[in-house]
Amino acid sequence: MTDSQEISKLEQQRRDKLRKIRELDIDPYGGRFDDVESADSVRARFNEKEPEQRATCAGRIVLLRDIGKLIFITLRDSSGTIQLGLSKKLLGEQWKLVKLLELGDLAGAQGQLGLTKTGELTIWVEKITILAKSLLPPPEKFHGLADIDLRYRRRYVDLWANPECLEKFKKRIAVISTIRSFLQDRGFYEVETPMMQSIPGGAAAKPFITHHNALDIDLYLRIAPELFLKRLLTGGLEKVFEINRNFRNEGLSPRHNPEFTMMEIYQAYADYNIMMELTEDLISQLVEKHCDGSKLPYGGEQIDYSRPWKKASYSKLLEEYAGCDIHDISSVRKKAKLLDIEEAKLADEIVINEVFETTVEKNLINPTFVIDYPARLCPLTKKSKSNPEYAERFELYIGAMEIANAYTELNDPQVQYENFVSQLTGADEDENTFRNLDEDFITSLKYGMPPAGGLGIGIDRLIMLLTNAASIRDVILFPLLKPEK
RNA sequence: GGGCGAUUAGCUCAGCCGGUAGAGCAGCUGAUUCUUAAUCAGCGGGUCACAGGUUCGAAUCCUGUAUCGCCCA
Repeated sequence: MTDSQEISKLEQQRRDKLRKIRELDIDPYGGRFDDVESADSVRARFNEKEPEQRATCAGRIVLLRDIGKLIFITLRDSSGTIQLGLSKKLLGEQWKLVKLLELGDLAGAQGQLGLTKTGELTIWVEKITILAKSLLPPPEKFHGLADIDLRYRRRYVDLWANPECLEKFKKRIAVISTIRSFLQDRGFYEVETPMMQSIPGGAAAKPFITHHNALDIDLYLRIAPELFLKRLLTGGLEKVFEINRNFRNEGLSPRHNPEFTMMEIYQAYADYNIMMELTEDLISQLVEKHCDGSKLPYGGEQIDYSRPWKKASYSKLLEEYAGCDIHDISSVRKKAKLLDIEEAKLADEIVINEVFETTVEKNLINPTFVIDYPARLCPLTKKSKSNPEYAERFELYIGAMEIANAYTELNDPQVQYENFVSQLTGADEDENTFRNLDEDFITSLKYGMPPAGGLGIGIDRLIMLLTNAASIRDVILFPLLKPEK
């Protein structure tokens, strides 16, 4: 027999059961099912000493133990699991349906709560309802779904077949919710800005292109919300943030998904130091609230989130890990060659940054604010007043990943215009990134944008750290995959 | 793009030096009213990713292709 015939055999057996359920005059796909309580809530309120406690639960049948005239079912919902005890004696006519239930089916049950001899909380079911017949066999009950590709492709199975998968996403949901209330408590407005932009700006990255038919124009999926959020500063919203998707037309890796969730924050009258404090406050609060202790495992490492976090200058780190002086461009280019970076066509500052990324980043395990960025790398950032070679910018690294990026925002339209133009005329054309001059943004600056601090945090990567996930695909519900043939 | 590894039953995996395919789970039949990955007895289920090659003989060795993963760029 071929695979497809084998599949249809198991499916056929399930279809036969579906038919038998219909023959009992029962709808195998259920309908409205009232008064459902989550498994964990039932567990939490159950009191051994109190008689006459009842519960109604619904979920997927993940385990089934048939002892003859008594069947135990483990039902899983998003909160956890609860055991159903189904006895022939109690269920009478419904026993025919019970015998047709199998792993993977969705069921609802109502009955008395009690403990078994072994102390397991159990709903002794008086009324059983099938809510959906499962026609496909579930994954192996102990190992779950192990095929990594299948887990991503069939997240709808992964989520209940591998409980740690659901745990990661529940944590993601909770963390993002904490971030929102943290910012709302500080008076930030949450806003939404365009995902489709005619000029993709605010970052150096290749965009996705799409087309608007009625206007007959190409549009770009945004690579960053930055330029629109700053327009809102000009518009008078002093504190804004957005948590939403960015799209970058780049390769996939354990740390890169073409669409990813970015949070950007802008605060008028602030600067990058205030953003640094805010970042440390926010992430510390997330660790405190959602994790166990301030030292968290990540991969083979242990990351220490104890405050205060380290601050290190860009050039000193370059010296320490690459062994070259940022002012001696020939030594940096020499190092680049050693690292197999094709530096010849790249502008100095790009080469410096490539060397930095390959040598320094992997060493930044504990939270580290990298400061004193070369100003030429930062076209949207104010220069340092004390040393104009530097920009008022930091990047936060944790677990060898870039987690946050923040500036004292440039609000001088003249300087901004010049920075844009000099970028357009070349620097990193060979990096093949898209550049275009957003004149309307310059116009907005001309009206007067308040001085401000701006901050971006890569939410997916932050969640990776907090959930000890090795791949960004483990924290994105439906990561981009090659289409199945 | 380069290197390494994987692909065997619906799922999770064994299969050594080449001798013609195995287990557990799930499925089917039967037993079983306190199980916890229930247990016990029996049964069915395979084009060993695909295409070539070597060989008397290939899941196993060789080449290529595809898909997936990991590392590097």
